[in-house]
Amino acid sequence: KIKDSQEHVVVATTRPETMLGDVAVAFSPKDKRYKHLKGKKLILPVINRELEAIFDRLVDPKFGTGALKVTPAHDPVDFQLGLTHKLEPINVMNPDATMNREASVDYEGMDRIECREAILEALKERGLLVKAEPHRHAVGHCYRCHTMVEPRLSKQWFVKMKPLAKKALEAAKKKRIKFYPARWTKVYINWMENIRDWCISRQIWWGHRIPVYYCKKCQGRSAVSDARLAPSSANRKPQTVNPGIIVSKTRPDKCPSCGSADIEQDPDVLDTWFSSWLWPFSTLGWPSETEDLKYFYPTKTLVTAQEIIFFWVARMMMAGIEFMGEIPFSDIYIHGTVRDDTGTKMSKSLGNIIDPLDIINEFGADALRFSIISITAVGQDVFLSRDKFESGRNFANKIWNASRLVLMNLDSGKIDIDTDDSFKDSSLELKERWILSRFYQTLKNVGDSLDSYKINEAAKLIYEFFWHEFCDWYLEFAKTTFSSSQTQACVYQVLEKSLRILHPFMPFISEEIWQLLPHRSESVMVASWPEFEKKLIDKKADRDMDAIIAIVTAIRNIRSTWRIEAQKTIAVHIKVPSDPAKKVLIENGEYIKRLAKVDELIVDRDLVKPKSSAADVCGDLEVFVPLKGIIDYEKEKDRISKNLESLNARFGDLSGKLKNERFLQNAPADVIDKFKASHQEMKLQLEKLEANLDSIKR
RNA sequence: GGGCGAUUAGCUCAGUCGGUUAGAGCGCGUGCCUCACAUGCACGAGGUCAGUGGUUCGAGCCCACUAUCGCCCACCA
Repeated sequence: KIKDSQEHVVVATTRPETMLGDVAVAFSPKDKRYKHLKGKKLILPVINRELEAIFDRLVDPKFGTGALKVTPAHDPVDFQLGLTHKLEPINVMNPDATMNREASVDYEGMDRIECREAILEALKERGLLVKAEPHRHAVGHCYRCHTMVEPRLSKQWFVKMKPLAKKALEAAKKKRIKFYPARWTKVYINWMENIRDWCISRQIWWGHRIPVYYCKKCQGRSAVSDARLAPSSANRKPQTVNPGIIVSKTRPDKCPSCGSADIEQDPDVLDTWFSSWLWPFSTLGWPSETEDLKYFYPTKTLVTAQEIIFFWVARMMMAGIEFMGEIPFSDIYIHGTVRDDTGTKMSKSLGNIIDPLDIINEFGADALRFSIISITAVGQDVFLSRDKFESGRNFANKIWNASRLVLMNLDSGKIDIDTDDSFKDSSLELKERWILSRFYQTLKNVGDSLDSYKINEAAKLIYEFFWHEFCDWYLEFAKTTFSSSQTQACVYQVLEKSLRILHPFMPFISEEIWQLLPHRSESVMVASWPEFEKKLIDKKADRDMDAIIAIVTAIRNIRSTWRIEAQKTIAVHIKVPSDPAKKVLIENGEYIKRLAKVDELIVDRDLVKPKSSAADVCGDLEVFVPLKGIIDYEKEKDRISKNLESLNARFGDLSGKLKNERFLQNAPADVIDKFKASHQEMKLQLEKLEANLDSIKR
């Protein structure tokens, strides 16, 4: 009610009980409806308190009635308004959210929910309730017991953050710290730029007790129990000078101000992060200048979760700069959140976790580790379910069995374990040059991936190399020449080094197998990532082996298409464009024969397609498989036509591109060269395919 | 309210600096218990890269808008 008037102002609230703590009603300065209230007083119903009418830009004239009840002791916005307009807050609640004496004797002792109803009832009785309606809004809840939290004025300890944030902000802006993925940098910067003072006192039992002591004589009894415990003191103005407040590591004997020995420690404990932010150096013996501290501070990489960037990462950065004069780490790897297959975050309290111990029992520890790494892409959440662990288990099994094969055939008399380069001087066969080349390329790529924190990519590279190059091709080739010292040395080296790069991903199985291999006695696996050998990267070997793999695959394809029995051996004729190409195939003929089940292999430059044969084109080679009595000409025609068709379409695209003036002008030279080369290659392939088709028609 | 992510094969997801034909695992089809491995081997099928428009000689990738799903932050009377 407006004082000395019959007019009423209507306010809206979701918490009627806080009306008992109202000290003003606020309006927007732009709101014409309430202009006439400037300088007026209002009367709060039910307890008839006199209220100020204030005008402030914080009030949104379009929200509700445009009139905002102001309760500085029980609402953050209202608290701000209270400071601006110099209003005395009235705290009407006890720490347990029951109403206190300030709420008037009628309501004292009631729970706030009970009081809420009581106030509504009181307003209704007086005919002052305009309406009650359901309203959805967000309220804070306790993280442990989920009780609705009531904002309430109390006295707390704060850390002034602006000065601390300044340098931590600079570190990010000047890129002395880097986030992986980089987008989190923005989140960090945004928070630092809008930093707010940090409330570090907590009213819980467990924690570091705040090292502040109060002289009861100087501060009075309520100094210790303060606003949180004694409502009558809550409305005091904060003191700027505080005689009798002693901050000390140890309990003081007497008050330095008045000499009284009647001293009591603050009952609150520190926010858990207030000790955590010291973690990068307090764990190393700080504030003593220990050897550990000198050696390990600063470190390089922090691995953590996104929700902890503010709580922990930002604060460690500030503490590190403040107390050590230096950032604690330069790289911050933010991993995704682990979710179940419905997308819900996995947590112990929700009970939707997969217990790692169960997975270890069922699939193995290495399977667990490798599988998790494989599905963890930088910056992406991972969706976890039991079946994801199968691939890790299968890979471990593969490693074990491949190693068994090697160990069964390894003759330690034939290998030189003392040097890594027992084969470097001898001229190696293609398959050895190839697998070494592939190994060192993999080693390089795995290293690069790890350096950029792409651990899933690194895992995939190793998996691909070990399974599909080392096992599927090299070991199959090696079965032919296992007794040669060259193969022995190579198999040993590649397996031994593969185990070393596997070790961070699958520590147990790699260690176990490594111990079964012969070694110099002082060798230690864990500490030795293999050295990169650029000399052993052999692009020619890569290309030659690609051709052999393509030939074997083409023959297998033909076998499969024409349903040639798995056991049956066949003849194969290969037409080559040059003598060097012929030489490569002749030298490696045994391997083609073994892997494609071929008994007769003819390789020549001038070779006529045998009658009744299936044909395939592999680059500049032509593969013919005589299939007398088996081949179905119509079917073979379809097969070749289909290949021809897709090749033709691509050839057309490429031709168009190479005729396009603007492409030739704008594209980089190396791209144009590559396009031209493959255009030429395709042309030759097309000619061969067409010739094959013709020979069928005849 | 502010900030951000995702949308690619039946499923779960990779995809580097924009560059020829977009990859993997699982699943699927066919044939194999080949003397390391059936937790395996070989061959194969399967894609309008959410939609629309734009930039570019060239777009899964860059820009704008739209749709759907999701996350983080916040003092929504």
